[in-house]
Amino acid sequence: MKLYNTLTRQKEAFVPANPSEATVYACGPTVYNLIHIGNARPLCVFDVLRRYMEYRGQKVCFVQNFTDIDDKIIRRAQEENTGYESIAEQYIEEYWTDAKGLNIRPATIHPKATENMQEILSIIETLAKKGFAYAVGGDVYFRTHRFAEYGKLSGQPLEDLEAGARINVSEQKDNPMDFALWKAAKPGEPYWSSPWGNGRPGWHIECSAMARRYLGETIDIHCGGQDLIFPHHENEIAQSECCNGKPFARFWLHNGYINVDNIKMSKSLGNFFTVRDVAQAYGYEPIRFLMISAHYRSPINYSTEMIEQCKSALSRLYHCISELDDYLQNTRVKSGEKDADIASGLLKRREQFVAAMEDDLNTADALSALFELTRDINTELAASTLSEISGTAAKALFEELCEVLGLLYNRKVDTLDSQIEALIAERTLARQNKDYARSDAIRDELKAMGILLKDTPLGVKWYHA
RNA sequence: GGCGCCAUAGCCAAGUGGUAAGGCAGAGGUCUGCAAAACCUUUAUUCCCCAGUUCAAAUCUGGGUGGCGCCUCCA
Repeated sequence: MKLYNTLTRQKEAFVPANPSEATVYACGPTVYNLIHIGNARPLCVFDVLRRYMEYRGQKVCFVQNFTDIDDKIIRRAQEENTGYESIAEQYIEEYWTDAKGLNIRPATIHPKATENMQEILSIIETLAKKGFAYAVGGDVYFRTHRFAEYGKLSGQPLEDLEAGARINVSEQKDNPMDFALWKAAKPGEPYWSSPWGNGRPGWHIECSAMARRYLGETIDIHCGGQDLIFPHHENEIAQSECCNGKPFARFWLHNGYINVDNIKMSKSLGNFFTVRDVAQAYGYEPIRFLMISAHYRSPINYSTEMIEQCKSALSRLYHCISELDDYLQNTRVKSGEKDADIASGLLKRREQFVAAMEDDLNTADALSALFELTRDINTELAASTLSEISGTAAKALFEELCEVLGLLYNRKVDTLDSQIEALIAERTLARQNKDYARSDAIRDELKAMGILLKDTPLGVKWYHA
């Protein structure tokens, strides 16, 4: 499997350092607000990465943290006149709601920053001992100039970064590019005790600490959004490598942005859409579909039109599997002449899918394999050439590929409430009486309620919109 | 100022040297209630522009044009 490594700026064959288990660390959310569409992208694409690695037989230890102590959380808590814990707790709950809706599998471990203070402090202490960190007035900073390789991930030598630095030069720091490992608590702020006084960890150190504690000093893959390359990931590398004296992550994977009107979605610009809002209008699954419809590194321009297109595309997949299910329930033909042909056709689709995924997780191409499989199945269904054997094999492959992409997870076969059943019955009667005005009116009414109807020779069928 | 990305049909989007996948929308057909839904077929002589390399370029090279991102919290 080839993956594009931001560190080397090229695709490389990925093999875990320890083949018996790959270690993956994904930067998780800072829990101070509902997640937006931009946040959903890494969740979806790296969930697919993990699913695919496991699909090809690779055991994976997947760690995704919660940043549950941070300036933004504290500010939010102050605004709402509550403790940081309750803000964090609340938005972790909200996170689970959205993650579940998007069919994101829970990570192997979901550590929280506040549960890892010992590890954090231990790293800072080591850095201080080795001369990479210095304390000023209760803050502790990382001395970037001591790390010769600083800038290797972002491709920015320290001098160039300094030339363009827009940060307000901190009174306290020795150098503008130095960053905080530990921040002294101001009055009223939550704090943990440390050798430098009461305070809280800087953002970057949390990830270094949790990655080391749960995955070891060198991890296979570290992933996140492109906007984390600098400074977050650059700083993680500096801390971890100076502390441990070993490479931090072998592969760095970064997903592209979600844009609105071609401009990056961001809180500060106010051009963001929460996952919750979009899900309420269109459902969660079209969001996931959108994320995998393009290659994970290319930008996606979000719009309601795009989401609607995704929804339509999904319904094609749902319809196919639903028809196949019905067919298999009714067919009595065990095997058929075309079984061998169909089997080899299925094999081809799987190879097509796998080849796409092997090439730096090309989900767009993988998806096209799934759609071609859909067309194959539809064609066989129309010709009634599927036997129980070939139909079952087709269904198994279809579901297998959907599972890797994490799609089609809303195949509920629930029952209708009696009011809707009554309307459907009334419409059937109206149709028998050729009262098409009435039957069409009922059909529109049901559509508005989220129920789609389809008249077939065997009677009316219904689907969830 | 430094670093980097992108430009393919009405809308999305793969393809990175061998003659344009897939989805949405549109068109034709099948079925049907000259319906909806669904299915099948079909839709770019051409890949921002110019020059070059090559038997061969959307794909490589050089030069333009246009758009975006990072260098500050951000997925």
